[in-house]
Amino acid sequence: MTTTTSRAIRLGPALRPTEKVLPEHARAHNRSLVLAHLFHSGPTSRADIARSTGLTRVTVSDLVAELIGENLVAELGVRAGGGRVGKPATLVGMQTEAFHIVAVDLTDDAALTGAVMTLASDVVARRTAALDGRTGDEAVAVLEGLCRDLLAAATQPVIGIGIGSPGVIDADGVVLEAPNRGWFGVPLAARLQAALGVPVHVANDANVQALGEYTYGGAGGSLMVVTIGQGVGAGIVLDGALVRGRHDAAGEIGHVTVVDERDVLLGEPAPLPCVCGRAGCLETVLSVPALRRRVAGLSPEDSDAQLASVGRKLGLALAPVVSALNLAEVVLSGPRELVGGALREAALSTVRSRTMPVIGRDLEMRTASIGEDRALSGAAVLVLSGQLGVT
Amino acid sequence: MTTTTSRAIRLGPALRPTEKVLPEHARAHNRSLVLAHLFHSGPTSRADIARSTGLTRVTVSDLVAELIGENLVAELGVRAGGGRVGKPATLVGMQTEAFHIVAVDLTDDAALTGAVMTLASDVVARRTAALDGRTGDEAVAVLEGLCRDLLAAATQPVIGIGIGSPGVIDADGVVLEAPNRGWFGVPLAARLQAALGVPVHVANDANVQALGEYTYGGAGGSLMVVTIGQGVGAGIVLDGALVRGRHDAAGEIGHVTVVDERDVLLGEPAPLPCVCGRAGCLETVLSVPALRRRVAGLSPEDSDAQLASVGRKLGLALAPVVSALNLAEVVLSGPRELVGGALREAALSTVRSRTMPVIGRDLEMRTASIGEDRALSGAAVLVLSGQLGVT
DNA sequence: TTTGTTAGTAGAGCGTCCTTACAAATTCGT
DNA sequence: ACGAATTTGTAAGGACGCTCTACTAACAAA
Repeated sequence: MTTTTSRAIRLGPALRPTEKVLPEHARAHNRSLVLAHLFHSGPTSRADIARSTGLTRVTVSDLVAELIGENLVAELGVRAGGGRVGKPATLVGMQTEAFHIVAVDLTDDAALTGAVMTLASDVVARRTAALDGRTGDEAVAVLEGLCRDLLAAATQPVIGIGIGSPGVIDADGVVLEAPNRGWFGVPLAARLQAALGVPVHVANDANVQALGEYTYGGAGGSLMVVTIGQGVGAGIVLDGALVRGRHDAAGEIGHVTVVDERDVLLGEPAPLPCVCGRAGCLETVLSVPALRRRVAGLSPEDSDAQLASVGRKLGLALAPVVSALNLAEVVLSGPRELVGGALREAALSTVRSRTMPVIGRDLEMRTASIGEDRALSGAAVLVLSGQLGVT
Repeated sequence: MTTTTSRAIRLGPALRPTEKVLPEHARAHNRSLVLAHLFHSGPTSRADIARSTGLTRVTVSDLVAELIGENLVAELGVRAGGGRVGKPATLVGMQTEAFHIVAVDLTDDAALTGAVMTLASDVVARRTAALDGRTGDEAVAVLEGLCRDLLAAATQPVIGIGIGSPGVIDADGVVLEAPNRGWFGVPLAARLQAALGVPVHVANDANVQALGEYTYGGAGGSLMVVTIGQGVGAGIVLDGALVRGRHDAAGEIGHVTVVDERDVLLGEPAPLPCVCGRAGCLETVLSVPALRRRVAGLSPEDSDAQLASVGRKLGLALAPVVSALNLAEVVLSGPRELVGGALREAALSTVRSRTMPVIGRDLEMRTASIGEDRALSGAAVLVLSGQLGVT
């Protein structure tokens, strides 16, 4: 493995709003602006970048030269297709193949999955590691081993490692609590970074997915991802920024009560006990195990009716959130055969019927199947964002 | 290298995260940092500011000199109370009396209320203007007249006008829709600014109150204000930033359904028709008129029971929002005799019983009575934030 | 060939902050 | 009492970043 780069890449505007801003921060910001433009718009000319960012051509040339010097950007020859007056533009584009990112998804209780990806989130190699019930420091060791595997599998310099993990995780990558992994107050990012010598970024798995959807999903800057797996979680991006919440516990929507005694009085199923110690939580009806139990052995019609019933519960919980935040989009992330059909439709129509037309009308609700590379792409975005400032 | 996730740089007023950053923006940001420190911490020395902001003493001296030149800051003599080694510090403090802010609250359907305030939000003069049912351009004219009155009443230079208005309002102060005032797509801020020659900032009244609570309420950076008046609205501040939502309609929580047919089946009151055309909205039970009707002529005990019943409805709607955002604080803004007692307690206990302990335990729910100067203070914060970058 | 337009670069200039150095004023140690 | 240490605030010089102006290069249209 070569070193990541000769110079430490640290463009990410990792600045708290109450921190001072120096000229070099401004430059880093503008550099990220240029890179983000190339990332999203593909190869363009320096002049195009200047028009798009508002910077002068001179400054853009300077920034692009810097980026070329670090091999993040390359000249791609002269733009074809004449017909335009003036000197033809020299195209410059991001070198998405010149660096690699290591992305790891810890969502699954049984096995850690990871991949080596290009800067465009194309998978170059995959590795997995079985947890075999290990928790605490042993689980960290398994994770570190997987990361070493992946680093060894990378054929280009690795700019960083992105990890999506269940649990409550703060902005510095400290896992405050992840009961399923036995992690409480584990400075995961710092430990792995010290051990591996590569920048490491860790965030909640649902938050990571929300970042991925924000970057690759195409919708506006206000979205919520509901992850439906062993448990139920959520990640929220508002105005382009991840919501963290007071104690970094934003998105913990799995344990909102959606079934109570009133349901019993109306002849519906009673609230089920939840791992959190209470009963009737969203997770007791919406988690994948709960859904599978509910539809096991039923005919398609009955199954759909059951899924729709769960969808209505979800809609009940989502309606106030969608209203209060004026969300543009809710993404359901889970097995498509469970969440893609009647469940999604019932949830959407419930939200629409329980909110103002102006709120519900424009709301999109779509599915993103877990198990594909959405989670890994999100982890890659974590690195892109943290190391290069690209979102 | 630390591993924080990306966070948008906020360089003072009117800078979107995707815009270029020039050295002068950096300076404006640092200037605001100095001013904000003086605003929140009171008079201190230049060296203290340097330690607190991370800037050097040299730079702080320069910035302070600039602020003194604009009369926003003044030297206040040498710090008393010895006991500390070294040269005694010269205190500098914000000149809160040297400028005035005009704040206007349009929440009330009958009359506009406004005040001239110092930079510390102390009221210097008050004025009101009756609407007498006027809407549209005539209502704008009444508002403009009130602003002129207030400008004339100011005895110091006015740095700006802050207006909190019902309705959906975008970041540029365009009232997209305010049915009660008959405003649809009215560029209120721009029109008043052109007519009055003073910077004008307009925002939704609930959002304005949320800003005020964020600045003066003392709690953390994640709070929600629920305004309970003619209608029901909400404003949300997350990580120190106002949530706007996809179409600037964030906070429109008044028209979430909280009463439906199920309640009828359980022998509870049927959903009431709502002005929005649907039925059972939160506003149909929580608005001040609805509350007054509900408790009219009842004994204190019966009244409390009714208020608690409404509080539970509110709690039902708030629980998912509090969970999803990990809010630190919910502020109920309305007549204290209605929302301060049983209603608040029922809402809080409902939220607690329907969310994870870690979410509900630390949640604060308090009241802020409308009709006092909270709304006006919020409008003043709008100006402080917009003109001076102080929040 | 001339004119006009667009792309990209060079040099000078201005703004911003930092580092280093220094003067002033006070307390502490002996 | 008196120097040493400490703290505050300022001044000079330098590094960095962006812009403005001016220039060359390359093309289309007249």
